[in-house]
Amino acid sequence: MPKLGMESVRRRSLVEATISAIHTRGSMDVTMREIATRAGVSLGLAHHYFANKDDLLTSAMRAIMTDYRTQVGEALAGADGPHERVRAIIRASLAQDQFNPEVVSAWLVFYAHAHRSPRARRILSIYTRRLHSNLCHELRQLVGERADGVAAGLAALIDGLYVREGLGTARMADSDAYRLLDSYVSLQIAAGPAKTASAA
Amino acid sequence: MPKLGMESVRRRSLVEATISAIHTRGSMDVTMREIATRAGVSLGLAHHYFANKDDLLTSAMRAIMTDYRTQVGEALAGADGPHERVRAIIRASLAQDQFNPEVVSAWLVFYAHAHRSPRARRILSIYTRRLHSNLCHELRQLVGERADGVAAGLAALIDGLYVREGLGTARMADSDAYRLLDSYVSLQIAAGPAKTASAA
DNA sequence: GGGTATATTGAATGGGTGTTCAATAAACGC
DNA sequence: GCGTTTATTGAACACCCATTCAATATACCC
Repeated sequence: MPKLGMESVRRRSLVEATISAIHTRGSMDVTMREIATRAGVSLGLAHHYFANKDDLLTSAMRAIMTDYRTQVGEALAGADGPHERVRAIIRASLAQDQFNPEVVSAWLVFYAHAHRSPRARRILSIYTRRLHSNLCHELRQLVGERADGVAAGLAALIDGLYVREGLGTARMADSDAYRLLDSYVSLQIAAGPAKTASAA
Repeated sequence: MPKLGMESVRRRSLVEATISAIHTRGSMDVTMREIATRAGVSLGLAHHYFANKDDLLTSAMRAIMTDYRTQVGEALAGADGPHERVRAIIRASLAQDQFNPEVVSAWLVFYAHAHRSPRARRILSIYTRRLHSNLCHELRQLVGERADGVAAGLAALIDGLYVREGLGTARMADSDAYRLLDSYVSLQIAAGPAKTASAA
């Protein structure tokens, strides 16, 4: 009983199912069959809409990154001044939708997947660059020429907190994570734009 | 032509082959056959010495962590005073043997593997706790009650740098990584032991 | 030197995987 | 109403994986 225009619905629900499957399994071993079942469609249909598993995986990757970007954009919209804008990026990174074991697991999967899939690697590096340039733009007004190093540190700090969140053990409350990141930025600002004793 | 006492030799070489296989493939998909071939033995023999794949994987995990612990121990031996001791831990974490894409890939594999294998999870959490308590012990003398938060931040920062190193894209020089971590600690020390505007 | 333990292999087993394909059924265009 | 397109399925295919097992050959023990 084919209703027309199912393609977009199916694609969306398959992508969601992929993320959800990675979520609850908490690992990279996601099978096409599991995804299809979870999306409520047959295995064949999943392959009808997505040529490869890689195709589906990268689509899910794009979806998560789009979510993140949207969230950053919204947070940025209501933020005035460079320091507040950096804080907005931090807050968006730690928002409930992003900073939970499930989504973080998905990120780790993509990181790992990027090793094999050139497409995934390209997508991921776009994200990395965008985050870095976002941070740099604001930080330059706060710490001058040290912006590059501070941005690298902040990005690494966020990634590290993500890993620890994904690991499940030794998790910390969102508020603690926020304080940690915020204090990092504040300290760097307080240290001034001088290059001595700086990062990178 | 069985020479006796091969067990220890084979075990060692299989563990090395495992790490090396993970290295060059840069991912979690390591097959028993690939490991066996790389170690120069038959697939059957690999299963003769290691009951499970999990067994072999966790052994490799233990090996890498032992390496790391040894390196930290050695660095710690020649360090005087809490600040120097923290620096020693940082240096050990960034030493060539540890901080390269291959070894980092292995770490990521183990992180992922820990999701499924309770044994792996236990081993990993032991490592996490030990690093944290090591750092805390030194940091308490430097930043007082903020030690916990600073240690968490430093550990996350190290993990984040590892992830980025493992990712391959956007890598940074060891010296830059060191400067980044060192400045983090220095800034936290300079900020004093007060709890206001601190981390955690 | 016969028996036992060790070292080692190659082949089989059973299961799970991604992917392909032919077949069916309903909606649409004309 | 008929052909084309879309939606959907279930079965089939070929492959690779971890694991098991029977078989062989060498060293050690007494």
